[in-house]
Amino acid sequence: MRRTKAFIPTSKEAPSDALLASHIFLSRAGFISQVAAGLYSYMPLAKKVIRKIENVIHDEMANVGAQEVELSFVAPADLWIESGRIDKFGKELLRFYDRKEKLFVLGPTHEEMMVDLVRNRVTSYKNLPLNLYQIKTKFRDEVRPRYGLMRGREFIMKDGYSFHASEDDLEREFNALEDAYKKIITRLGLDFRVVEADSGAIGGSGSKEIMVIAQSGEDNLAICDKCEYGANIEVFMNLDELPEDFDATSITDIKEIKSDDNCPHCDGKLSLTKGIEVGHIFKLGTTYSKALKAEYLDENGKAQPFIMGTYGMGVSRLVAAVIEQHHDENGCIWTKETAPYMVNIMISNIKDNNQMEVGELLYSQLLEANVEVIIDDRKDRFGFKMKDAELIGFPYTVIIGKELSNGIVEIFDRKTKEKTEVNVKNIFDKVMELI
RNA sequence: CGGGGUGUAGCUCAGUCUGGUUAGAGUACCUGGUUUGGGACCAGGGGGUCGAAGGUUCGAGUCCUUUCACCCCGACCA
Repeated sequence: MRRTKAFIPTSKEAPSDALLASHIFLSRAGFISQVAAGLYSYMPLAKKVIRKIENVIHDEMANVGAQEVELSFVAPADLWIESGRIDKFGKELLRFYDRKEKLFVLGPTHEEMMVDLVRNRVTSYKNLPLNLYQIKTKFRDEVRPRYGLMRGREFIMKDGYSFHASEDDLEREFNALEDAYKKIITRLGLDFRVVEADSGAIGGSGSKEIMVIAQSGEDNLAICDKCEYGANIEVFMNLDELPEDFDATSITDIKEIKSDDNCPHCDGKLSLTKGIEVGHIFKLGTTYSKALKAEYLDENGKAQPFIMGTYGMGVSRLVAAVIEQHHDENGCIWTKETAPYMVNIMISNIKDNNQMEVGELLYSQLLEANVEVIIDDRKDRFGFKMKDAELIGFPYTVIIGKELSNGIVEIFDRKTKEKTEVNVKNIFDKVMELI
C-alpha cells in the first residue's frame, strides 16, 4: 500500500472524552471512529488487525476440530422466550418488531440460536461430540458503554458451542479449548492469565476467564508469582471469607489486606493486578438443551439432552487489549501477529531520486515476498512521518534518508526505538530476517 | 437507572456570567512559493442552520422553557 493512497486519517488530537490508551491511540492513528455511544466504525487499519486476529482464531479452532458456521444476527424472540432468557437478559437485549409485528432481538450471544440449529439435526450419540463456532458482530445495549472498543455496545466476538454425550467428554473438550485459547493469546503476543471466574447470567458450572494483564483492566485479579494460578478477586474473596463489611473501594486497600496471601495451589505468593477479560469458557451442562428440548438418542435408544460447553472470545476487545498492553507515550506498538503492516518504508525526502528508487525497489521486493508493507511516499518532512509511523505502530520502519549517500539505510524498531544501520545492499535480506 | 458535566469549523477549544457590527483561535484541508533527520515557514483561500424546538427582546451563540445527544462517577455487566 502506498501511504499517499491509503485511508489512514491520523490526528494530533484525541477525542476529548477518550481516557484509555487504546481509545486515544486507535482514534488518533486512524483505526476507529465513533458514531454513537458504544458504536464504532472500523477503518482500514483496524479491519486488517481484526482479520489477523480472526485468522489466528480460525487456525486454532481448526486444530481442535471446531467447525465454523454463521448464525443470523437478527434472532426470533421466540427462541429467547423458549429458553426463558428474554426477561433475564433485560434491557441489554435489543428488541424490535418487523413489518409483520413479529418480535425479534439482536443477538448478544447465541446459545439459543446454536441449540436450535443443532436440535433435530444431530440426533444420535454417534454424531457427538460436535463443536461449532462463529465470529460475528454482537449487540448488547449496555447501560453504560465506555472505554472505546473495550466496552462497546456493538462488538465482534468469537462464540463457540460444544455438544456432548457425557460429562467426561465435555471435560475433555473444555480442557482442549482452554489450551486452544491459551495458544491464541500467546500467538497474539499477549501476557495473560487463565482465572477461575463466576458464571454470570449465562449459567452453568465450570467457568474460566482468559485475562490479558493490563492496569487499565476492569477486573481485579489475584495471581500467583510462581505457578499459573489466578482468580478473579470476587471469586477469590468468597473463597477466603473476607469480612462482609469489607469495603474494597480501591485496589490498594485490597493489597494491604491480601498481600501476604499464599497461593492455594503451590508455595508461591499472590499479588493483585488488573485484567481485561478477552475470553470466557463455561461448562453449560444441560441448561439450554433441556430448556430448548434438544436431545439425542444414547446407546440404549433413550432420549438425552445434550451436555454443552460454550467458549467466547472478544475479537474487537482484543484489538484494544493489544494496545493497552503494548503502547508508549507516542502511540501503538503492534505485536508481529497483530500488526496491520509489518514494515513501513519511510522515504525521508521524496524529491531525492535516489531515496525514491531505493524505496520503490525494496517495496516491490517485499510485496513479491508477501510481506505486508506500506511505503510512506508523502511529501512531508522526516519528523512528521516518523511521528506518524510511531503513532500507528508498525513493528519496523525502514528509514531511507540522509545516510543513503553513504550507502546506509536504517531499520527503526518500534518496540525498542533503536535504529540499526544497514548497508543498502543488504536491506531486503535484513528485513526478511527480522520479521 | 441515580448523581454530575459538556454540546460553537473535520478535530481541540475560546466567546455565554454582564445580549449589541460580518462568530473567533489553533490544528486539519486547498493554491502558490521556500523547506526536507523528529509533527516546518511565508502568502492567499474554502469551510459554521453556535445540538434541536419554542419563548423573552428593537436585537439571542449569550437570557428562559422544553427536548435530544455525548461523556464522567456509581450501580450493572456473556
